[in-house]
Amino acid sequence: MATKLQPVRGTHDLIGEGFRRHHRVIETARRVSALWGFEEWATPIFEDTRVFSRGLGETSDVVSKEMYSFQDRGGEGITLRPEMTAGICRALVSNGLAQSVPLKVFAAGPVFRYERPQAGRQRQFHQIDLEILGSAEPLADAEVIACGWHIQRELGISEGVTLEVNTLGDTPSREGYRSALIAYFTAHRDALSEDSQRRLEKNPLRIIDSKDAKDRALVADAPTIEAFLTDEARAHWDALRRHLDAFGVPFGENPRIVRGLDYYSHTAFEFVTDRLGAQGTVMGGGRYNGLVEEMGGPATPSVGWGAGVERLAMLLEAGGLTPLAPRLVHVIPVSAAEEEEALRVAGALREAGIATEMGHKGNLKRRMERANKAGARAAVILGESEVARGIAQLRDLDAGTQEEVALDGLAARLAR
RNA sequence: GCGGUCGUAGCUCAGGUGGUAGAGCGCCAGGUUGUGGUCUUGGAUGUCGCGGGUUCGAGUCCCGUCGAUCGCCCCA
Repeated sequence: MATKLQPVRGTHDLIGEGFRRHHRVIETARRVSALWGFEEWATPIFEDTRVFSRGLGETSDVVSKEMYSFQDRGGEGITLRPEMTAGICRALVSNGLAQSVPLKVFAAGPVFRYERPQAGRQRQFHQIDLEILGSAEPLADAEVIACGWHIQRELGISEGVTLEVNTLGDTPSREGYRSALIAYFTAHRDALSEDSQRRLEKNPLRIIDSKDAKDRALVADAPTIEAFLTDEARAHWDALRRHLDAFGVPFGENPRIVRGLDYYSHTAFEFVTDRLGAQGTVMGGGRYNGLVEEMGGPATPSVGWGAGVERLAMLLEAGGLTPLAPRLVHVIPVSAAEEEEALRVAGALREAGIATEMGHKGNLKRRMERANKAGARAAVILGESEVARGIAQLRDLDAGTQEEVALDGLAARLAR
């Protein structure tokens, strides 16, 4: 035997219960988002590298050190998508849809980041994603958040999850705030953690979000964005909170939410939980008003979120909400002589919409064992005398009871 | 990219101070000639993650490596 090949670091197979949880998350999101008028798109899982380098910001961690980038055989610079939003904006422009806005888009699929794996963090993982493209109204922000909240409710996991919202302001607000933060932290540079001294150069906003105890003491007295908001930014922020109330979505304000991707402005939010270890964000996003322009389209103010399917699935598991496997009916010929008739019976049941299995070999005992192990709900047993009389033994595998049923009445009997 | 812990049958795990591997579950076969789940009898299974080193001898000690896991960073 050849040596066993291992799965690539940070990748996982989805099988059995794991697949069912994963599928439940995506199906629920698909159904609820459709209810809210979102239309599903599927864009490529790899794009021209520039889609992400331009879109997410060259200095962001995702772009600078986490992308799976390579040259294809034609020499093109290609990147496996590390998130969904940039590709969706590119698709909007490529398909000439920028003039058909607003558009409400749902998407789901794999994304890739070269990171150190950890609980709730993989190199290939899956996201569900919701975007409203081409609406500057705070109502759009609230709608996207509210729909996300309803997806979580529908999944049954909203108990342990809380919504935190913040405003990053518009560009003038943020510029002013940024300068004030740099001034403040530079004055206390030596008291900052090593990480935060580095952040001071790269992304001072992130210091606000530091977990370091020393940093937090400083952050407590740091300026807040409140004082730097323009009238417009303040109006957006006020309206968002009013609309969330109107949608009936509970939320808290958290000025420490800054988000890692450069394209956000105004609204930033996260649904967080303490049930997943260090990776507490289960759904996160915000408003991005410049991204479509980066893709070569017209100014298209937009808002959206991405959510980790694996993380949501972990919450399903923790909540004992793993979907049950479907229970089939097993058709069992007693001997080879009844095999063809059994095949016909199985076919008729499937035709009637009843999930049916029929094994490829084995005697009655063996097939009964198989049916039991597979969690079948019933066994339809066909022997010589049954076939001769046009009936089957229908055995209820839970109750252990057995009755004779005419073959032409089987489907109706099993449907109820 | 940094630090901690871990890696033995399909699964969960046991294997004092080094002497070439065990349990439970599962799997296979029988007790039942046309009936599963309970019971019972018997059976198979491992390059002890991988590579190297120390040793007469390593699952057990040392080094490296791969992977998992927890935290940092970052994020979904």
